[in-house]
Amino acid sequence: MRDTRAELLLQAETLVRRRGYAGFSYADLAETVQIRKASIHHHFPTKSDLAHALVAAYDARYDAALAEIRAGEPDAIERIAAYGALYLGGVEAGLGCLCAVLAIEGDALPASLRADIARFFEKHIAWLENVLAEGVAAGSVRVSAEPRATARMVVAALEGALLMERLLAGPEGFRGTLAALCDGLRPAGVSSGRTDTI
Amino acid sequence: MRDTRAELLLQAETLVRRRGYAGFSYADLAETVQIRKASIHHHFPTKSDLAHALVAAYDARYDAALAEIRAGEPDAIERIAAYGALYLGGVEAGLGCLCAVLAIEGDALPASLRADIARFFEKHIAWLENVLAEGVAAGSVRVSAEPRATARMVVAALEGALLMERLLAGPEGFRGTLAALCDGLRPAGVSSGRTDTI
DNA sequence: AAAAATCTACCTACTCATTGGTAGAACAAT
DNA sequence: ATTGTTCTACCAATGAGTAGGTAGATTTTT
Repeated sequence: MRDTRAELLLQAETLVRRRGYAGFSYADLAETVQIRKASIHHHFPTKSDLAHALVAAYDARYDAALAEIRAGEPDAIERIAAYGALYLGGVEAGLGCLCAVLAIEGDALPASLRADIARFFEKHIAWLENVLAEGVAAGSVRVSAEPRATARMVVAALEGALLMERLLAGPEGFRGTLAALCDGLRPAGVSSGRTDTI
Repeated sequence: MRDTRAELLLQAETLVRRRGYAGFSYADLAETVQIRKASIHHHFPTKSDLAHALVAAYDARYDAALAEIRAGEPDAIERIAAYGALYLGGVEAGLGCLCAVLAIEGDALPASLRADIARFFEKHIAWLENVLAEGVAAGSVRVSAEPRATARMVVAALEGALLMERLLAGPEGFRGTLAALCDGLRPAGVSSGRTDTI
C-alpha cells in the first residue's frame, strides 16, 4: 500500500523549494508522482490547500527539530549551531527554505498562507530569543543588542545564507557563514568549535 | 515623449519584486504600463531577455550606490550601516530584493540568468570583504572569523532580513536586525549609534 | 452472512482563462 | 523613405479546476 497523500506532499515540497510556488504546476507534480492531475485535486482541492498542507508539515518538522535540539544540547552556541545545521540540509540538497520561497512570492499568495508563514518565522525567532537569553544568563553568549533583535538577525542570516549559498559556494559557503555567525555571539577570546582552528 | 523601455523596466522590476518572476506576466506588465502585450515583445523579445535587463539595471544601481558609500563614508561600520540602509528601501516599499527573488526560483531560470545573479552577490561580498578588512586594519571593526566569511554573513543577514521583515515587523524589524548586525561587528565596549541606548 | 449503501481513490475527458510568443499592418519620427 | 514603435489579431501550449464515472474497500442494514 502506498500513501499517495504523503508522496504528494513530499514531491510538491521539493518542487516548490526548487522552482517556487508559481513555478510548479499540478501537471509537474502529477508526473513525478505518477498519478493523474485530477487525482491530486482529490487530495488537495486547490493549489493553496496544498500550500497550506505543505507549510503545516514543514512547520511541524521544524517544531520537532527545535524541541530535540533544546532537549539534547545544553550550550546556547551549540544550540544555534545545531539550528543552523538544519538549514544546511537544504543547501546540500539544493533546496531553498519552503517558507522563504513562499514569503518571496507573498503578494501573489492568499493572506491566510502569508499568516502561516509569518507564524513560522515568529516561532523560530521566539525560540532563538529564549536560547540567547539563557545563554546570556549562563555567560556563554555575548549579545550586544537585545536578544530579540539578535534572534531576528540569526534567522535572517541563516535564511539569507541558504538562499544565497545555494547559488554560490554551496555547503562550504553556508558553513562559513554559520561559523561567522556563531563566532560573533561567543564571549570575547573564545574561538570556534566547528572551524577546527586548533 | 515617453521612454517606454525605461517605464517597462521600472514596472517589471516592481512586479517581479512583489510577486516573483514566474508570478508576473507580460499581460500584467502591459496593463500597468498601458501598452499592448505585443509591444513589450518589441522591447524585450522574450521574458528572460527582460529578466537579464532587469538584473543589469539593478546591478548597475547597486554599483553606483556602493561606490558612493565608499567615497562618502570613511568608517567601516557606518559603511555597512549605509549598505544595510539600501535594503531598507525595499522593506519600506514592500519589495523584495530582485536577485533574491530570482535566486529562489533559480532552478526554473535560464543558466545565464543564474550566473548574473551569482555575480551580483559575489560583487557585494567582495565589496564588504574589503570594507571589513579596512575596518579591521583601522581598528574600528572586530571580525571573529575571516573577513570573507563575515562578508558573506552580512549579505546573507540583510537579504534574509529583507525577505522576512517584509512579512513580519517591517522597517522596524529590519532596523533592529541591522543594528544587531553592526553592533556585533563593533569592538567590545562601543555601543550602537542607531539604537539610542544612552 | 448477504445485500445494499456509502466512501475512497483514482480515472478520462473535458472547460476556459491565461501563458509567452508571432505576423503583419498602421502609425510616427527623422 | 526609412526606421522605430505600437497596434490588432492571432497561435499553440499550459494553467488550475470540474464533471462525471469506475473499481474496490468499508459500513450499514436486513
